[in-house]
Amino acid sequence: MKEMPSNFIHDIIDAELAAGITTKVHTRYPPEPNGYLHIGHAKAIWISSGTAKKYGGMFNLRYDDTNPTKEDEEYVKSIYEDLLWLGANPDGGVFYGSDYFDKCYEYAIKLIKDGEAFVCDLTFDEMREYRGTLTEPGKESPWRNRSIEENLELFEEMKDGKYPDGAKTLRAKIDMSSPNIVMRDPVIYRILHVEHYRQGNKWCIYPMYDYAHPIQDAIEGITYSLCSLEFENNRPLYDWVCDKIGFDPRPHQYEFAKLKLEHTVMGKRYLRKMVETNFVDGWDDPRMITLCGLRRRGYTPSAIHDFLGRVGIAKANSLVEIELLEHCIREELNATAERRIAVLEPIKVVITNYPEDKVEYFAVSNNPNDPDAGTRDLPFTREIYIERSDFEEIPPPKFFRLKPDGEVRLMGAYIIKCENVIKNSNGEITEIHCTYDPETGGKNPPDGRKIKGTIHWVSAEHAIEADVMLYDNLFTIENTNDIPEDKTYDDYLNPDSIIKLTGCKLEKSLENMEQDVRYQFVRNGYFIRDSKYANTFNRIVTLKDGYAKGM
RNA sequence: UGCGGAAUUGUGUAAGGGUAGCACGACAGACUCUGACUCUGUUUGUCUGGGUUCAAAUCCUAGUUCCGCAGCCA
Repeated sequence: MKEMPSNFIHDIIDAELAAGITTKVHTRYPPEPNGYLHIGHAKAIWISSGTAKKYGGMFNLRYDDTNPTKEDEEYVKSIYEDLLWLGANPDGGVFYGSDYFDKCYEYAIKLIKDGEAFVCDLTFDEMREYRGTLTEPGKESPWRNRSIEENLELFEEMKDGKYPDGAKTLRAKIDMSSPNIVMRDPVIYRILHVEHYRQGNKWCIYPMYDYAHPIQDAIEGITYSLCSLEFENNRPLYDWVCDKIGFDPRPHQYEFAKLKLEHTVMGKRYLRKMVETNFVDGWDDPRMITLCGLRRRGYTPSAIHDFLGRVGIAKANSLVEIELLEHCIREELNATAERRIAVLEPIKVVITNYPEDKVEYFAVSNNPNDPDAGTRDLPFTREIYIERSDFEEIPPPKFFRLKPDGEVRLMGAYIIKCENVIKNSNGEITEIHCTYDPETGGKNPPDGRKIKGTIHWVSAEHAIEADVMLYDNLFTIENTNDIPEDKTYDDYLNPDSIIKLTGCKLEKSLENMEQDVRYQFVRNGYFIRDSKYANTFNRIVTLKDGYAKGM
């Protein structure tokens, strides 16, 4: 992974290092295992892991699994895989927030003993009422001044399962009139008689994020706890917990703006809904912005990192254009991916002056940008297929491809000239008859004439036929990041996001193409083999120019 | 009229008193065995009003707009 560019967080770290406030950089990525990672998460991972790497520090993965109602082992596994795929090796270790439940409980007792926390009997609705509003202060809970002994006893009873869900909470005793609502005696423990996917039924009380998170960070020796902007209001509580428990040294939280991408659905609930309703093929459907979806589509970790580096890190909310992401993968694949030919909408061309039983082989570069990629031999025969859109009977101005009486280069092979157009009774073109110039096989014409157009082709005899699925757009959503309340995702789906093409003609070498190998086809798109759809391909990048349609 | 953040070209991001830079996109041209790629060029920007200063995106001041916060979610 390339070292990440400097940003405002690094400015802070540099200053603290210089001032001796910090001596090491230890970061963490704390996902809740309740969904698959998407490109937005990749940014957070990259910021934390990249920052640690840049300063020679460590990076932890910690599953933030303090709410047993939402979490699942499936997600734990996928998160780990995606993290490794990204190259964000958790060299500081892999941890589970739930493994600190004993510690959290112990510290809660300390807080109670110090008079910093109390057991509250307010119901959910009462608590909301007592909390006040954005503009009015809250009221103190009537249970706020219980004795330490009573609080201790009640809290233990909560732990022992004497109370039903919601009957009591443990709250931090801070300030009900704080202008920051987060500080109005926040709940730090709730009762949840729910089995935890790792802890089983050991607990029926679970710590809240705001309370557990600083503890987890402190225990792991995290120095820079980097998170997204929406936690800015929670930072005072983070600091309060660290102060009251007395961690020294203690972690500090810094916030950055999340990644938002045009036309994409990032919300976990929408992604999950699309999976659960079988609207998509799974979390790794190539149209999904999930990391596994991007991976299946042909995105590479390096392209994603390149993208994140270009987007940068700041505190201003922003919406990044999708073109930038596409540029990054296009740039990489253009340099690295091997080309193969596929004719998506074939039309037959008969080379009338070419012998019927003759086969010639032309060596074609696997990657014009990389001589080391070598060549492969393409068979050339009397009958070939070209892209229907590479022929125009009535060509527009500056049309450089095949047209009546016109010449065009067959890539790697001969220059051919269109002599005749064969139509059926409906007036549809069924065949194009051409002649070839024998002097031009793989080389320029001896008379020096310039042929401007070059098109791709496959031998009819040697081609394999396949149906091709194009995921034209990664992004199934119109120009919005969040779906309004009264809409569902289907209201926003782009109907063109999947294009099914039947009867495409592919070059033979694609027949036994290995899984997970990327190919870039020669025309205007990059295609990958999709391991789930046998014999189909995904177009992962398309150019703006609607003119060039083949590959 | 609470609190916390933010505002630089179409988009994203730099510059922290001294020529507003870079990237993507768009447009124009060159090149080309694909019109792709590559190369060259072009346009557009400091939220607003005041102030300090030889000099302000940067400092001061007053506004404006946008985002987040009222889960026993994270």
